[in-house]
Amino acid sequence: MKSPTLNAVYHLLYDTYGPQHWWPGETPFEVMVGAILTQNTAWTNVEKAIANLVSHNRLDAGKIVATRKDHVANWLRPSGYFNVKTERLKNFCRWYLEKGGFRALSRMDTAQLRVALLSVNGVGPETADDMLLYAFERPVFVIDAYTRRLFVRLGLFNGNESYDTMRVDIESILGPETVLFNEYHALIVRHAKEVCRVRPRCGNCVLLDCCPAGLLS
DNA sequence: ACCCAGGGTCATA
DNA sequence: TATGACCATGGG
Repeated sequence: MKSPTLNAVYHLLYDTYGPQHWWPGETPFEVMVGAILTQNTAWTNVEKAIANLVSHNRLDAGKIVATRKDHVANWLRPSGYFNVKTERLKNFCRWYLEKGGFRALSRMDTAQLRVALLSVNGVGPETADDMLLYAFERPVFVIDAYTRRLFVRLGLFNGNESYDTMRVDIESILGPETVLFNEYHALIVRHAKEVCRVRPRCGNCVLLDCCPAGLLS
């Protein structure tokens, strides 16, 4: 690992932005639904879809499984890819019920649970890890597009590493700290949304490298 | 009008 | 294994 270290980056982000209070969602199930709906999608759009589910009293695995596809698709419409996401959400809910729900799943160890989540069509590595970290509170480091971009720009990775290579490397360096992983990922996302005040969208800012307020993209 | 957004699957070489 | 097509809405 080159400088700055993972810990230094974390503290810089935390000192700049403070605690982020993630994941946005009232229950573990809502967190998991959000993880699927936010695939390659802005969170503001996901909020609308979840609000639709709530307003129709359908934020429930059994109800989602029992509801006609075209109805679910209409509620998911604002989150984009609504036909794909309807299939994925129904797949996930069917699996979730088969496995006995959250309490039953919570009894699995992290490695088993990760494999089980990945067996659901529509749940890939990042979605599974969002669920593991933010719904099941397991010490799993989420690698999303922002994380990869930031760590590559910082020189910590080449950019050709696999998802799991990056995840395991970072996990072994930081140690199995759920609360730290939670805040770190949230801070990376928060930071990515900040606009560079010097040259917006320049794409070259890395932490304090370019922007006076410590904002980089 | 264009670009991007808290990815994943499937078909093809 | 490694690309590419595809999915689709909403905000800047």
